Amino acid sequence: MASTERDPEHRGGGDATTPDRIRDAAVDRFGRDGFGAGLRAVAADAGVTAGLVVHHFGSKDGLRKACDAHVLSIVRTEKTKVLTDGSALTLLTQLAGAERFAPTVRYLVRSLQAGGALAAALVDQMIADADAYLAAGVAAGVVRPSRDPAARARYLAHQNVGAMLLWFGLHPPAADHAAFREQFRRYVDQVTAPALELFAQGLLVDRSMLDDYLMYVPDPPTEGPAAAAAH
Amino acid sequence: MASTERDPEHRGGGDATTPDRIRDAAVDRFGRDGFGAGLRAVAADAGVTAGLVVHHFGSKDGLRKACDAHVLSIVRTEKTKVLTDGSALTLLTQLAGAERFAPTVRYLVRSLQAGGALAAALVDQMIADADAYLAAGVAAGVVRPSRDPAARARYLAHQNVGAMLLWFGLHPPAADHAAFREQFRRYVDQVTAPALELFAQGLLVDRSMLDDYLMYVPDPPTEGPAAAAAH
DNA sequence: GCAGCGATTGAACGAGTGTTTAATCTGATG
DNA sequence: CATCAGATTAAACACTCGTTCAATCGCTGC
Repeated sequence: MASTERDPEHRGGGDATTPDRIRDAAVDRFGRDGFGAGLRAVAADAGVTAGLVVHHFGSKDGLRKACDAHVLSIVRTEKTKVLTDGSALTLLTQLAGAERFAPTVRYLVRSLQAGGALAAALVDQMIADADAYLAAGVAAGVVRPSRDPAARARYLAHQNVGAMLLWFGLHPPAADHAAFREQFRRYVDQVTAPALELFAQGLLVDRSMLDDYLMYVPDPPTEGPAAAAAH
Repeated sequence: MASTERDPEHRGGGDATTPDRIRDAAVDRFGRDGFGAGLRAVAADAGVTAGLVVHHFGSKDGLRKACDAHVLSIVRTEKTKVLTDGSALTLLTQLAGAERFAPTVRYLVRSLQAGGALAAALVDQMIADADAYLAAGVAAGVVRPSRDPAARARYLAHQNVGAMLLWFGLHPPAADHAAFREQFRRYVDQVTAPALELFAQGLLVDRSMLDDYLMYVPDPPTEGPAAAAAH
């Protein structure tokens, strides 16, 4: 109220429509305080009242679905723009580096933490991206082939995303975007070296543990070319 | 109310005192529904009223602290009893296999997901355990030495715990203990083979990526014997 | 100018929360 | 038996939540 944003035409960057302003405020607020944040807080951030929020979005759940759709479209759009390795996790890292995408990434982290449809969609996409990226690496001769490529892609995606969620749960950043971006960068810094070391040299000196386990659980994962329908 | 547990002396397994019964009910309810569960729900599970809960524990936060202390003492007690590799994560897997510890493990998962003091303590303990276990493996010649053993232990603990949290967020089990234990077992089954494969053979065919990164970030992690005070 | 219509507000509602309080029940102690 | 302390309950309180509703504001078309 005290800042210079009363005139909707002269705001710093936006003649955004009111529903868009509410949605952006909701992404920001939900990302910072979690989905337990109240409608009145979101409304206050957008400079409106709680009644107007449900007038435009029907209910709190409708607002959240609009947020989900919006951030998912951002992810999909930016993925085609930015050339990365195709991994959605790498994309997240890229996005978190850009100032204006900090609320989006924060909302994504919150959403992955809470579970739900958006989280499942994101994780599925990350798994598919990792699978394709690893397969390309195998074809190029830089990644070792796996006994079960799908399981490996799933494993790596779950580990990467999950560790990030745990990290943010243990070290919650302050409310401002800069603190979140710094925390994200700190996490990447801390994780990169051990991850690369593990990827480069493994952990065990021989395969005896793996072979013992594979003997104990002898099922091959149906890696034949025509047996992929067993699901 | 309708079951045969009115007489506090003839219950199946317990002349437990009333605060203990309330605490156990809280562990169960918080583990299943999260810490947003209401005091009245906990009280109903214990067969008492909400007022009595705050009479014994002061407040909801006091109740939660009592739950934290209780499950932490269980973890510490069982760790000395069960001989595992010392990893708290392995202990979790063992505990989740025992019927009567299912609520405890479920509460631990919830607590790790929510963050807070108990989560930090658990993760710190897991990191310390992993560090010791890996060091012993290195000394025994079965684990490859690391450029930064502390960072590797932290990395592995975060990845393991985080992936488990993400898994339970994406595939929430039903309310009963059996469903939770089955979900836990399913996760372990799915994760073991790819993890062992990665540990045994790594992911990359050569060390060029790692060496490139280490050249780009040339700081050695102060692995000298007397330079550990830089924190 | 004026009817109409969506945007917007402020107040209210009902259900939920954690907590407080007065009253009752229970059992041991004098 | 009388008394006292703790356990226990039911009701009330103050608060927040999402949602609803009637009223007002501001603009557009006739």
